[in-house]
Amino acid sequence: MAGSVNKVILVGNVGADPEIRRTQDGRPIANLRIATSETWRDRNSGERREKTEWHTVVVFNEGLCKVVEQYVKKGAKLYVEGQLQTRKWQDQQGQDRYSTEVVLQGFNSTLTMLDGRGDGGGASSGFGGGRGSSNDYGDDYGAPSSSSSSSRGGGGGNFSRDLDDDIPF
Amino acid sequence: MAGSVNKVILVGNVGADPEIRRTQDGRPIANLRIATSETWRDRNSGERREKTEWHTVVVFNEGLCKVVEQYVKKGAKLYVEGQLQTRKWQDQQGQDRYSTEVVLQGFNSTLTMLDGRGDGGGASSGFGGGRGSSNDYGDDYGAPSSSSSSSRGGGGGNFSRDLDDDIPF
Amino acid sequence: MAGSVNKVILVGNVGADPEIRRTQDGRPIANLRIATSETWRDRNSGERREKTEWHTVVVFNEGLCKVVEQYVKKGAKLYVEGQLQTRKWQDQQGQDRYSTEVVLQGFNSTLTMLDGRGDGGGASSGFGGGRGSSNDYGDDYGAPSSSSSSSRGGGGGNFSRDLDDDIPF
Amino acid sequence: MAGSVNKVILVGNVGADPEIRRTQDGRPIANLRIATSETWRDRNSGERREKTEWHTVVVFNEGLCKVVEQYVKKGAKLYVEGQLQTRKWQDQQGQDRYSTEVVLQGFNSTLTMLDGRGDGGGASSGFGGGRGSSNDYGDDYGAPSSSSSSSRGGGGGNFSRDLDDDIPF
DNA sequence: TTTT
DNA sequence: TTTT
Repeated sequence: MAGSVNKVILVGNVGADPEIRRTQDGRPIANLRIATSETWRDRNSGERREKTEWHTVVVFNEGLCKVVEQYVKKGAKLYVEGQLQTRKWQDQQGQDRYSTEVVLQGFNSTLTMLDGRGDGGGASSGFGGGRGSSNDYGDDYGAPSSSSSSSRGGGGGNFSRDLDDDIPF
Repeated sequence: MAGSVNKVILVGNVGADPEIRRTQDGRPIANLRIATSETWRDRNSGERREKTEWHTVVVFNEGLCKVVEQYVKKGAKLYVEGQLQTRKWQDQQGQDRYSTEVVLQGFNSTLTMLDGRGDGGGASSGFGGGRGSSNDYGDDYGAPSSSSSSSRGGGGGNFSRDLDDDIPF
Repeated sequence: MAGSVNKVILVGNVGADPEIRRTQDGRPIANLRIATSETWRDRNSGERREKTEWHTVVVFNEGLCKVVEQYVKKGAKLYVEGQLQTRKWQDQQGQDRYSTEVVLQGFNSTLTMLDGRGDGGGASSGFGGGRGSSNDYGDDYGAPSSSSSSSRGGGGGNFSRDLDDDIPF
Repeated sequence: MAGSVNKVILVGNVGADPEIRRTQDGRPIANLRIATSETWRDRNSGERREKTEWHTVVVFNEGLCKVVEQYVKKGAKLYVEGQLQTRKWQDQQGQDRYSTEVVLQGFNSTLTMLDGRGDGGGASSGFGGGRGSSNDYGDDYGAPSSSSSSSRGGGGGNFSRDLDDDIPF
C-alpha cells in the first residue's frame, strides 16, 4: 500500500541523559525518553491539573545519533519527527509483549534542539562528508541542521531491530 | 510544562469494521486499527519489500465517534490526527502491561475520510447543534468536516480511560 | 470536498513585537512575523550558509490573541500550527495582489511558547471561563495551554477577512 | 538559527495536469495547484458553506518530479509535505511582488498518491539506482514510496530558484 | 525583522 | 525520568 503516512511530531523535554548502544556491526542506536505534558483546569474544583506522557524515542540514524551523543542531555527541549513502530518481544516468561516507540530512521525523521544548547553548528557539520558525496550540485543545500536524511552517506538502514536486548521501554 | 507538542498523523487503511463501546455514563468510544505501510527495494536482491505497521486508534470524542459509526468501514482510507498515549493495565497474571495508542480526544484531533465514502455532509452536519451553542458569531465557521473539537457542545472529556476492559491492543 | 487537510507547522522566532488590531465588532486579530531558518554547508567552498524564511502569522482566535498580547514578544520562540490561506487585495494602482498567510483560527490551531517566557499558567487560565461553559463533563480536560479551540465560548469566527487594511504582508 | 521547523502538510486534489519545466542544466521542476477545502454550516441560515483554498506546490526534487510526471493528473488526491517559501519577483511595472509556495525539495519532503492511481511501484522504483549508491547497508530500507530524499543520488539541490520565469502563482 |  |  503506497499512499500511507506514519508521522509523529513531539516537542518535549528529555527525561535522562540518552543511552547510546551499538549494533554488532557498529552502528549506533540512541534511546531517549521524552516527556510531553498538558495542563488544564478542572472545571469543578477550578484547580490546575497536569498530565505528563512519556515517549520512547529510538534513533537509528547515524547522523542523528551523533547529534544526540554530543548535544542532548537530561532536560533538553527537543523537536523530534519520526514514525510510530511497534516491536514484539518476549518477556522472561516467554510471553509476547509489544512496545511502541517513536523511531527516527531514514527519511522524514528530524531531531532539533530547541533550547539553544549545542546548536553551534555541530549538528549539521557532522554530516558534511557523507552528504556531499551523494549530491552532485554545487551547493550542499537542503540539510536542515539535523535531519535524519543527512547521514545518508553513512547509514540510514538497519530495519529489523535485531539487537539482543530484551528491554521493552 | 507548557511548551510541549504531542501529535500523530496517520494516513492509512482501516483493518476491520470499528468497534464502538460505551462508558458507564453513555459516552461512545470507538476503536480502530489502521495500517500504514512502506515499500522499498532491497538493494542486494533488487526485490520489492514492504512492511506494514498497525496502529490502534481510540476515539473518545463524541462527534468523531458518530462519524466513525456511520461512515468508517473495513478498508476505508483515513487521515487521523491525534496524540500518543500509553496506558497501563494488568494482565491476567497481575503483571503490568503498557499499550500505546493514538488517541483522538479534545483539541487538535481530526479524522477525515479519504476515499470519498461517507463525506456527503454527514460528518460535519452531525455537530451543528452542539457547536452552534458555543459560538456567538454569525457564522458557524471553522468546523472542518470532522474535527474533534466539533463536538464541543456535547463532549470531549473522559480523560482517564477507566473502562473495565482488559484488552491491551 | 471533504477529505482535505491544510496544515502548517512552524517553530521559529518572532521578529518584532506583535501588532494587535481589532475588527469593527471588537474582536482582536494578532499579526506576527516568524522567522525559520536552515543552515547547510556549501559543498564547494565548505563554508556555512544560512537561509531565513519569514512567515506572516495571523491569529483570529480570541483566546490565542490574548496569549499573544500578554506573552509574545520580539525574539520569542514559538510553535504555531495553523493553516495556509491566500488573501486577495488591491494595491494602490487597483491591481490584484495576493498574500499568503498562516492563519490561526478555529480548530486545529495552536500556539505554544517554547522558551519558557510567559507560560506560568496565563495561556491556559485565560480561557477557563469560556471553555467551561461549553463542556458538560466533570473535567475541563483537553485544553492544551493555548490551543485555538480554547476560546470556543468566546469566538472562533470571522471567516472573511474584511478588515479595512490594505497592507499585504 | 538552528531550532526551527518549517513544514506544510496538505491533502487535497490537483486542479490541473502538472506542468514540468526544466532548468538550464536540465533538472526538472514540477508545478502543481492543489485545492483543499473546508465545509461548515452557517449558524444562522443553517445552510452548508464551503471554502476552497488553492495552493501552489513546486517540486524541485528530481525523484518526486518523476513521480509527478508519470502519475499525477488533474483530479488526483495527494498528500504532500514540504515547506513554505516566499519568492520575490518583479512584475511588468518593475514592482516587487511576492509569491508564497509550498516547496518540495531536499529533506522532509514527501508526495504520496492517495487515490490508488499510479502506486504500482513506480514511485519508489524510480529511485532505486540513485539511492542505492549512497547507502552502504544491506537493505535499501527507508525509502517511502516517494519521499523527496529518495532522489539523493540524483539531485536535491537547486536552492535559488533562478529560473527566468515571471509567473507568480 | 528573529535566532544561532 | 523532563519541564513549568
